[in-house]
Amino acid sequence: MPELPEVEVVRRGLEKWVAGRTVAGVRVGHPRAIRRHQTGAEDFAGQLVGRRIESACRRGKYLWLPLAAPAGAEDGAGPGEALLAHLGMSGQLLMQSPQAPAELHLRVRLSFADGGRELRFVDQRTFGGLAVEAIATAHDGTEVPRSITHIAADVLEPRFDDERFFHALHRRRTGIKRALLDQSLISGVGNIYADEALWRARLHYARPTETLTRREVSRILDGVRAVMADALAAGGTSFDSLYVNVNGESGYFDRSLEAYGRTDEPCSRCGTPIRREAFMNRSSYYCPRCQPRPRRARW
DNA sequence: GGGTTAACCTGCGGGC
DNA sequence: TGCCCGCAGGTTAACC
Repeated sequence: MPELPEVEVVRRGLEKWVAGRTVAGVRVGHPRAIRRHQTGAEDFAGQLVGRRIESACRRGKYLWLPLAAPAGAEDGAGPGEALLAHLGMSGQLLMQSPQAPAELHLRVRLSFADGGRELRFVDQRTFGGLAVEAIATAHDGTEVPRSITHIAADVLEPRFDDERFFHALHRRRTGIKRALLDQSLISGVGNIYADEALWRARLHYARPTETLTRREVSRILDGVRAVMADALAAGGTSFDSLYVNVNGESGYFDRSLEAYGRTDEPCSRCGTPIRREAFMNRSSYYCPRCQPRPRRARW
């Protein structure tokens, strides 16, 4: 499932393959894929055709491609617009030859004026999507697409403030895993890397956030940063063909997971079987010895 | 207003 | 063989 490292792999691919190119055509194959673009498919295409993509940006699990001002408009007149993308759980952004046969779950395709590889949004479960949005200023002063101004900085951003995160956790009345999955507190962390970071920090997922010490929060952030850096170096995590980079290739970090998906396998630190528990309509994996359940637990 | 839950969606695997 | 059910999970609307 695409979390920050997987999305960053895709961003790097897009930066290489689409920056500087001008959109020539847009085909929307499934309206749900652009449901966040509230003015519909025709307007979506109209706002993209003829626009040059400037670069590829990311915050947490969101990607966006800033667009140069339309031909005839005065450059730098406003904050501009961007093509925003979220991969959801099964979304892929692929660079494909225009002649390549359509993928089974092809939802949107963008062709370019140079006639080279086109950009395809493929999404089996249609939880992801694309939209053209105005750029706005987030609470921390960062320029991002309008609908994601509530998304917090991710741990790979220099502006992520560890001390502010510690205080935010102390204001909350919830469990640490819920907090790690809350994209308005810390972005980019999903179910897999939350479990991996907590395993590295030796903390149980139901630990009440207001009881965490500075040292423990520091261990969690170290865990998040380390697991994401390792996953990025491995090209991301994939369990099947659902997550791939822009060339359709899978990462191999799933071989390095210590907790996630390893029910009944021995913990690599202490040998205790990893446990799986239902949590928020999904699963949590942890070592019951290294990550003992707190006396007071918050789910 | 903060915390929590359910719904959205498709494919796959296990059980019967 | 084929049907049904549970599971995978990021985000958000709706609820408490």
